[in-house]
Amino acid sequence: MEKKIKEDHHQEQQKKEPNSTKNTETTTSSSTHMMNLITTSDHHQMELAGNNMNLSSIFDIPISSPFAYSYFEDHSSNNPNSFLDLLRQDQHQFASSSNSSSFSFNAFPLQNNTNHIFTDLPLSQPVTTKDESSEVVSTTPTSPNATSFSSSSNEADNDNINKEVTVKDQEDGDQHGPKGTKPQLKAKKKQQKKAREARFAFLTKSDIDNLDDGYRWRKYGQKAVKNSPYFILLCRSYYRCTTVGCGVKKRVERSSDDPSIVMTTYEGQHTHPFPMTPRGHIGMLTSPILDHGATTASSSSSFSIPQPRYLLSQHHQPYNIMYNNNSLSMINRSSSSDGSFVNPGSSSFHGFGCDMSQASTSTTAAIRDHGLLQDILTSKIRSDTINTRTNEEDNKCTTIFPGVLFFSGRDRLIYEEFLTGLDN
DNA sequence: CGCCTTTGACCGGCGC
DNA sequence: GCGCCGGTCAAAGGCG
Repeated sequence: MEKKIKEDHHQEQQKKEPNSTKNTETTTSSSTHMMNLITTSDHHQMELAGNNMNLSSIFDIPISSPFAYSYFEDHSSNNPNSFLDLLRQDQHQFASSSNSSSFSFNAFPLQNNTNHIFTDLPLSQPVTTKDESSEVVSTTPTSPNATSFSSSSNEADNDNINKEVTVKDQEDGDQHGPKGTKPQLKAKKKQQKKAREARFAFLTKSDIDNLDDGYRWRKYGQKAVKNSPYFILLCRSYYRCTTVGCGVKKRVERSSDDPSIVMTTYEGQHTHPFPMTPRGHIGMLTSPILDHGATTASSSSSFSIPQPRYLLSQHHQPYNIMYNNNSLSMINRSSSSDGSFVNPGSSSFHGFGCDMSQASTSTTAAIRDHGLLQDILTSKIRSDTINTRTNEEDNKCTTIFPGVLFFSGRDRLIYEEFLTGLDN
């Protein structure tokens, strides 16, 4: 079987040899153009954005750059103090919603196999692959003043779609009158297709394909992906959330250019709170938010990022990320003199494809999904990053944000090679 | 026994 | 119309 696939693959490659492979274009190359590269120093200096700092300055990248995949590089092998190591220490996670207009981080469980689990960075934007381009629901904000890092809601998106189709239907009706049933049918089908849930994807460097994001998934399919320029046979796995009535899907595949990179694509929004099942481990969560009295109140200007939650926090430090009209700010609540914390722009927290406010309100205090940066930043990072500026000369920037890549010097080279490979 | 993965078959969309 | 491909179905089997 495998042999046959390999043969097929080989034949396919021979067929397509003159041209660049199709699938590579649809997946990886798209990610190439959408990735943003941000370096993180080996010392994990995190640039702390001041209240008046805009996103461009925070990330040292043009915010207008579109990016679909986010990616956390592993440094565990030779960089014991890597950002992700620190993340693992605290076992923080972060997550977000796929179709809300808010951005959030959420705590969630980390797999036991910590040697190879790397943090995933949720996206602020759906993936734009060839067959999914129609599903992109928002444009990347060109400035922090733009629609923030959120993607448009599906509702809005669907509204637009519906309008579009309605207009089309009307046109068809004008042209064909009662005879225009076929085009209408087509339009209807197109509408159905377009109305698919927005997708969000991110990259993870891991040798584990199916990262445990706390939700329960059932694999319902697997396909061989024949898109590697190096004749590497890759498989794409399809998962569905096992919760009844929840139609969230997850697609996992490895990058054809760098098999160590896992591309995970989520589609849809969970219709249920974060699972309390053993797999979710959520009961282990502590509730610093409660302790500090911070809330998960909704806000008009918050981020929305879809996705998975990894890295469960065991001892949360109050730390928040906020997005105001003109600035992104990280606030260290613990630095507050009286320990209190005011979050003027606190976001509504949407867990990985699920409105976590449900979970946090409907469940006991023992379960608290903060949806905050604190959930993924360790105290070390936090302390390091407070009032720390990036050493631009060393090219060791240090920011954390959805859709952003983290690299230290060595890893950045690897990453750049990776991108070069994709471009070629 | 229930849940999960595996895997070949099937279907629909799309490009040629 | 045909073939390719992505996505899904569903039967079979494994595992705890």
